Amino acid sequence: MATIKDVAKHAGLSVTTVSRYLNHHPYISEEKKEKIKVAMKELDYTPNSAATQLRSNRSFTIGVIVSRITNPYFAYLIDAIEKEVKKTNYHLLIMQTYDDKSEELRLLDMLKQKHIDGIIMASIENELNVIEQYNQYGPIVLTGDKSLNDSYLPVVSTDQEKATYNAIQFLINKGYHKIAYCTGGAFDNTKHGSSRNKGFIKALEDNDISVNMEWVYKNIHTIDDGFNVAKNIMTLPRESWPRAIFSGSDEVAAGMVKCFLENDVDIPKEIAIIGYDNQPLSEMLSIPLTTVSQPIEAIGFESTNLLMSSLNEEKYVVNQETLELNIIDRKST
Amino acid sequence: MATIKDVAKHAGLSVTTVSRYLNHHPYISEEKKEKIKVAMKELDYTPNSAATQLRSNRSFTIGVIVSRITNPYFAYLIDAIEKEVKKTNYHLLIMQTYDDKSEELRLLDMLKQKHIDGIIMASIENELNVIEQYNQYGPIVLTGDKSLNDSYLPVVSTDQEKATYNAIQFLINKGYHKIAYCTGGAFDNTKHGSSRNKGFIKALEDNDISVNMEWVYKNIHTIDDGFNVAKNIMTLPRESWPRAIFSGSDEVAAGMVKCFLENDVDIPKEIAIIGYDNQPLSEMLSIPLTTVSQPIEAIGFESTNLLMSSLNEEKYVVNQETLELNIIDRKST
DNA sequence: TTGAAAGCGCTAACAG
DNA sequence: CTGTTAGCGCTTTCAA
Repeated sequence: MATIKDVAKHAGLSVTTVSRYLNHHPYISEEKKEKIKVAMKELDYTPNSAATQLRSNRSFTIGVIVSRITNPYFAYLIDAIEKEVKKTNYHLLIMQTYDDKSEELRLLDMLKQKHIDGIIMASIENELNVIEQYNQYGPIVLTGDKSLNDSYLPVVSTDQEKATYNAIQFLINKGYHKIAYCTGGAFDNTKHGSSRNKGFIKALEDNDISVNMEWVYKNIHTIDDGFNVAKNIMTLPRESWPRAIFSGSDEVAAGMVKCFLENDVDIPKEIAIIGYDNQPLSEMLSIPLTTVSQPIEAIGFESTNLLMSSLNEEKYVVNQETLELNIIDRKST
Repeated sequence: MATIKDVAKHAGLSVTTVSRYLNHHPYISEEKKEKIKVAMKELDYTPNSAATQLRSNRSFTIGVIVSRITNPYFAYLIDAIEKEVKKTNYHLLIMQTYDDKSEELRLLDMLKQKHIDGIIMASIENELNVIEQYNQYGPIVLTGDKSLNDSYLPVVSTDQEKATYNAIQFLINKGYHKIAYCTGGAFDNTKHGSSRNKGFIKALEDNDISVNMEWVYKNIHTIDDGFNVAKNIMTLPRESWPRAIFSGSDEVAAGMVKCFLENDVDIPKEIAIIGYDNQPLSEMLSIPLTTVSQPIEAIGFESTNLLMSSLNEEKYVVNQETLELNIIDRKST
């Protein structure tokens, strides 16, 4: 492979001048520019990115951490981020944690190794103070619920508590008072992500309904999980069934729809279901899903621009108005 | 940031010894190993990846090129690849072309820049001879249809022609003789990916059925595209309707199912539909989809191992038996 | 407007 | 078993 030295020799110039050309410096005569261009072409020259990185101490790569790419929420978020990144001279490195804390740390280490210049965290496994440690190695943008605002790191946040509150209130307004609840996490306050739990509890309280722990399902993520929750509900005596189910994702909701329909349970007459994320599949189900839509495009846009500004040491103010969550009212409620 | 020099000084040793420790060389006394470990800890040392890359001429990163990550086929393929890559000391760089030829070249250029050591091409936009040019900069593994075997590059291939042939024959066996056909590409022989077209045509020929070009739809990719195809079919006089539709992806099929059901067309009584890919959504639809399943896990496994062997200059024989496509018979046919 | 030369942090002969 | 030293390809003073 040709190096900058070869190009310089071929053009009868110094490496400095060639380097200047590469970096669009001013003060090069048109004549030499032309010579360099020709030499590069003839030698089929491409700069070695490792050398550039080492010398300039920048990789022009940013990382995005997600838990898993097969989750459409993340796939579409990455897509939105990538579209923004493409407008710059940066590359995007996609990193999956598979919900694993130590894997997340391994990825944060890439910041320390100068492998990447900055990170967007679309999912978060470790405690905030652990992640904040890594800020010294490069800018980190957090993405998620409003509760992340506790951190001094820049955040693109949505109000999951309010959205969940609204979703539950929506069910109650429709006359459903016995409401089951599925969460991807635990049902306590220790974790970020408990915001949805708070919204759920608050909405019930405000309507003088007490939480029935028998109807609270934890660590529910997949279609299969949803299927099993539905199966579990059907083992309850009929009078102990909830009248509606809030599920933390459309996949979970889809699994429930499947199970209930297979057992001739009428949705929403016998049991109503509300999903989360407004994934493409949600409107394709036998019973199109009522669901909470997330502003994925906006999250991607804002987080990328926020990170880019940090990288360029500029100020950036997140446009909060674009980050609202809405209920999409379809047939399942 | 601490460098290897700092560590050496701190431990009272030479950089060589520290470098040896880093690279798990033999012949270091336990005593010094311990000293180095301590020094690294105290200085919070992490090797600079750019320097390692520059010196060793390896980035320990491989790239995978897909057209778009939001397509579940690719998302699951990436997932399968990543699971294999994780077992090695390589990173995975995911790259999207958005079906753009020049974007694909930009990504192949990263091989030239030594940004990545090798590439798995899960989607292919450019002509094979163009891609082969890049093989001089690092190993490239092709993924896709058997027709890729024309290339001298290593290939993990499935027999799309046979699978399509089987799918059409399956429809014919069920008594559907008037068959419409949706393809993501054009309906000619110039492109790779025409294999499915060949399978379609051959199956009809073998059953003495002639191709009706009125029922051939080109450049059909998305749910919306599928919806529009169905809408188009419904504008035909009833006697010119096809009795079944082969669609190039489950998303397209899903769009058609949606449109037909909204218009009270009975599936499969009035019109049958077969999808492709066996995506999670295919069994969740109102009418669970008959579809052709692709061996995604196996494709990911084989392509990663094939690339890794090239990288290590070892021989690897693809296990062809795991790469079969099957028809999943559900309710839409 | 141009060039010489000193490294960026690390690895790998080579020499002990 | 350990250390000296010469670069990998590029950018950036500094001097002309």
